Amino acid sequence: MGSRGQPAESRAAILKAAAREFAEHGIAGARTDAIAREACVNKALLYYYFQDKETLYGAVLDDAFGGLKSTVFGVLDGDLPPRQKMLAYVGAYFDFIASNPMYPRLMQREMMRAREGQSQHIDKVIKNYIQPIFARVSEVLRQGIADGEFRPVNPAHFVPSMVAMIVFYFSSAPMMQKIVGFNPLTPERVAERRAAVLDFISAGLFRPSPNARQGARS
Amino acid sequence: MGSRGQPAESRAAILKAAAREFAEHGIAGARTDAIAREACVNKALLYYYFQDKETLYGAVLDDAFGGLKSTVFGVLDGDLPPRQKMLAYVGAYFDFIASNPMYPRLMQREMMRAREGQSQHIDKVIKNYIQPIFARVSEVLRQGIADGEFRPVNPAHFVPSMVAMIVFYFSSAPMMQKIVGFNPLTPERVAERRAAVLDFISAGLFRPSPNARQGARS
DNA sequence: ATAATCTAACTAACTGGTTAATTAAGTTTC
DNA sequence: GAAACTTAATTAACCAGTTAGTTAGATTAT
Repeated sequence: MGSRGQPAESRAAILKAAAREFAEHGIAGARTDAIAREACVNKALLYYYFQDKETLYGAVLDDAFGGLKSTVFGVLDGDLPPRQKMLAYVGAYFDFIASNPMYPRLMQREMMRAREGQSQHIDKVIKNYIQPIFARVSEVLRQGIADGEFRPVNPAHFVPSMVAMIVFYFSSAPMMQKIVGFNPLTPERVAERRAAVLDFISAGLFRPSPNARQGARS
Repeated sequence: MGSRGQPAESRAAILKAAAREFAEHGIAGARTDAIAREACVNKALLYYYFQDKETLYGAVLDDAFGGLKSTVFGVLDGDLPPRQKMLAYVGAYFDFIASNPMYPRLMQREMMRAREGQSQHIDKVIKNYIQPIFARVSEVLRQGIADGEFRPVNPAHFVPSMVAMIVFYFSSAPMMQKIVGFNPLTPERVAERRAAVLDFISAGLFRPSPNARQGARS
């Protein structure tokens, strides 16, 4: 005992376990004992690295939304034309959400806490991560519309629709599994979903070329 | 003091207050004192009518999902042709969700609790409400596909997509308000959303008539 | 080189506040 | 008198956060 593991590893283990616990039970339902147990660490170590439960939750959110932001900005800052950029953005968003089963629930929960005074982190999350993404995507939409490539959609409706298609599928996956009887999270199903989402975005956003129109999946 | 209100009214007041509290904070974050206070009732009365917090939560779920089921079955049991029936179903679903700000959050939360052993109510909710709706909608889809009116969509993907478009918009409304700066829940915005959802469903589900194709909204 | 010291990393055990739930003894209205 | 409540006190559990340490290994002093 004593200073066995690297401190960075312990901190990371705590963050990972906390993400799991918060995603599964929400901040009120999360148990610090459970986090410590899953991180194979004493509970007091949580308070050694993080001030309190709220601070730990904030660190988890920074981790998750920070990852999302840098992922999609990798695409949004590229110089693709609007069509390709939107498809690449949706694909990157989808892949990020699909890459970690914690993220959709974590984000879904935080979005539901956006009421006044419900979350002390929501303003930070919006200002640092969500608002910049939204602004950048809206700009791409505006440019595509100006170029005549996109239909004149309203970003305030279109952007949350895209997020809904992606996030809801994963956050409701456990329930869907009970309803339809198979696992919606197998690689095949996820790939299917990805194609369906991209197809929908295309159909709903791109001005149809005079000759062709691709079929609907979903 | 005494037996002032009708018992049915007190019970209903408790259920309504509980729905609010559970929707806002989740079952773990909900406070029984807060429920009693908001229902203008003594806390002991909660336990007079309901065994415990879990039972009360179960009653709230029965109330909400039961209302949804009878609403949409009013449409699904009618004898409209597939196209009209699907549009009427989506419209009824949308209107029900839009009618009460508690429902989207309540349902969203319950869907996220569908993990093994997380909720003792989920199996009942799925069996009594969601599964029957899903089965009936899938049947309509199958019929429309057989008739050649619908594209050959996969219900296991298409149904959750419809739900996502409806529920996510409302459950993330508080956050959207902070991002876009206006209230997404004004009657005008809600009507806009309703039209956008119906348009998307149409575009994604109906086989395009050879001559016309309506424009995209949202 | 090696003993003494320091410090970051970590733990076991406890504490105190919160909260669900119970109970007992009433009050009011039909 | 019975159903529909209230008041208020209480219990038991739970759980976030604290305290008072222990340990391993690096640093310094000799």
